[in-house]
Amino acid sequence: MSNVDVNIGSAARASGLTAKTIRYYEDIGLVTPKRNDNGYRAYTALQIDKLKFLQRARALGFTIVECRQLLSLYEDKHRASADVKAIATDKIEAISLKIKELESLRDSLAALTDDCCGNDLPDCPIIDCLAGGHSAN
Amino acid sequence: MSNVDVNIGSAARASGLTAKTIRYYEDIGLVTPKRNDNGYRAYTALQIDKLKFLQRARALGFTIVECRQLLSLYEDKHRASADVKAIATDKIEAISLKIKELESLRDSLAALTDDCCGNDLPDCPIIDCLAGGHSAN
DNA sequence: CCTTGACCTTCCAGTAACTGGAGGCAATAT
DNA sequence: ATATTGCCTCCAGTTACTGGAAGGTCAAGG
Repeated sequence: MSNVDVNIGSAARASGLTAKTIRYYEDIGLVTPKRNDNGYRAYTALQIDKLKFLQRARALGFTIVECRQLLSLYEDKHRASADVKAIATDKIEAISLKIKELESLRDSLAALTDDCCGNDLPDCPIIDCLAGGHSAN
Repeated sequence: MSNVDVNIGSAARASGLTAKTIRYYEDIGLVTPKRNDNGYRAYTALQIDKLKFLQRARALGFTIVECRQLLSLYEDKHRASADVKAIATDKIEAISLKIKELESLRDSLAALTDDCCGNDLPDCPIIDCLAGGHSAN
């Protein structure tokens, strides 16, 4: 039964997470392994799957809170796919909003750098803009 | 001379920052006002300008470290505009990279939600994908 | 048997940039 | 005189880890 359990190092290699991160996930109650007599963590195959699941979800930009929701849906045989889809759709909207903000930021900065000749003279429209249009000193 | 100095509340209103944030900026050595006899912070007009400068630079997505650099360039009469432009250009590249990452994330999620019919059945391609292609339970 | 090196443990601190709140003076308005 | 702001400091929390110190454990080689 438990002869397939693995140490945290193997769990890390199998999941693509670091041992540090896996311990952190235990701290916050995401995946809690049992312990061997020597105190070492022992991860079951199912727990490794959960760690992989978390690795993928985090890589997709889900927060820990969202991962917790997704993980409980993952474990729920009676989940409705609509519940999962709702989380993902919300995430897509949040990401799109963030992209728009960053694009706006980038455009503002690009407009400034376009105006700045970037030579060794102190006159700089970027600084002038940040200073609100009036001289720095 | 000092009759134009203002309290932190006025400084906050003038700069668009909160009093909390202004105190924080003092903690990290960005803008250090002198104190009145009662211990209240007293900001000069020049310091208000610096706070406004910081507000604008932060709104443009510069980090505190970058703001520190920009502020020292702001105060340097002999700065080369090329130095300022270099910081801004680096920032544009970093923002563009972040945008690309987010777009890639969003596309991955969108592909998943497109495949998910979002009904009250437990079959969910999003979960399946996060689980690495094999069933959850 | 002993040592070496890899692996594991816990705990503490730090990251970025604030934000919220408690407890307590100071200034102002009624 | 009192009530209401406004200001002060200090502590803790946020996100999701990461680094490091100090020390126990395990397997292999000499």
